[in-house]
Amino acid sequence: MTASENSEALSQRLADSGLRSTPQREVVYTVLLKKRDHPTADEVYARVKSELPTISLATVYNCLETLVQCDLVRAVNFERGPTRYCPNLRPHAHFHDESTGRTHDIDLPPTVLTELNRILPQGFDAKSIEITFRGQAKESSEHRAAGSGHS
Amino acid sequence: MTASENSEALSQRLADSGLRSTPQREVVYTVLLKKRDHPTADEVYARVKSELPTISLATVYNCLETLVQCDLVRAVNFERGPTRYCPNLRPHAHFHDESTGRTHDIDLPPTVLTELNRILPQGFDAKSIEITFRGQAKESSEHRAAGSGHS
DNA sequence: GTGATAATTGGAATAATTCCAAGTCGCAGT
DNA sequence: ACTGCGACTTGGAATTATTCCAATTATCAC
Ligand SMILES: [Mn+2]
Ligand SMILES: [Mn+2]
Ligand SMILES: [Zn+2]
Ligand SMILES: [Zn+2]
Repeated sequence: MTASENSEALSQRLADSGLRSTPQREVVYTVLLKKRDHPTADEVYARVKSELPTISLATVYNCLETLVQCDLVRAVNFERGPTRYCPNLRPHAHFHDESTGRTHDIDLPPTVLTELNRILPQGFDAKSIEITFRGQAKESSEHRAAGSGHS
Repeated sequence: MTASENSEALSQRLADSGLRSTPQREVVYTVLLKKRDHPTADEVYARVKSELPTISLATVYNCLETLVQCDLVRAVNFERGPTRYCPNLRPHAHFHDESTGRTHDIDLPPTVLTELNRILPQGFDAKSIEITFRGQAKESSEHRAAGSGHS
């Protein structure tokens, strides 16, 4: 998927929600797509500034919030750490590597999701399920994680 | 399990970690056991004050942290909301009811945990798994959740 | 172009938690 | 019982991530 195709998809999603496409929103989204390492708002801010030196942190927060509302990006939280942002739209869990601090995407087979819904007692209706692993990942796993796949 | 048995268990765990049993720690733990509704630190503070009017919020935070370290209590986070505390030691997921704001414990069958570990690629070693459902629960489910069971 | 509306901006405010330095308590050894 | 020492508690200051706000600036429809 080319850059202009992503840009197109963004404009479309924004328009669908009655929102405008702006340079700030474009660049924030582009930055998330370029390096999918679950950056924090601060990290996004730093990356975006090299392209839009006058953008404010408040705007980065606004843009990220907008992208989450449009379902183009997921907000991810570990404990009380700063919120991280993930443009991977496939159903996936997160593996938080305690030694490196890195976050890896773990694809979720549909069977797992249906099995999880089965453990809910009568009357519980889940709209979303979030799964977080915490532990260590071997070096070699750098390239084995599902993270960089393009849906 | 009687109150004094819980108190005994607490002293034991604390001693195991080279820590002392104090009135503050006792009452914080008792409060968590008495009403298992996943209270925040502030809520614990309010409940403890009726018994120990001079306790400080800092001490409540300290005690909660200690109980978590001793594995008598789990810290639970939803998004960026305040940390909640749960004395249920069985393996369980959390169901966050968006309309009531209430949190329900959902028992996790061991089979689900082993299946979840199976989806991890080579080289990923998970020390813990956290599962959070978000949605709505029917009134009737008030009494069907696993929450009040005693292990 | 002009006006209405949406978006951005810098800085102040907020909320939860942690930090810190001072006081207090509990206990081991005398 | 007394003393000393480390553990614990306390109030308030500091921290951190995020949100709020009021003022500007940009965008779109007409
Ligand atoms: Mn992290
Ligand atoms: Mn909640
Ligand atoms: Zn992700
Ligand atoms: Zn629980």
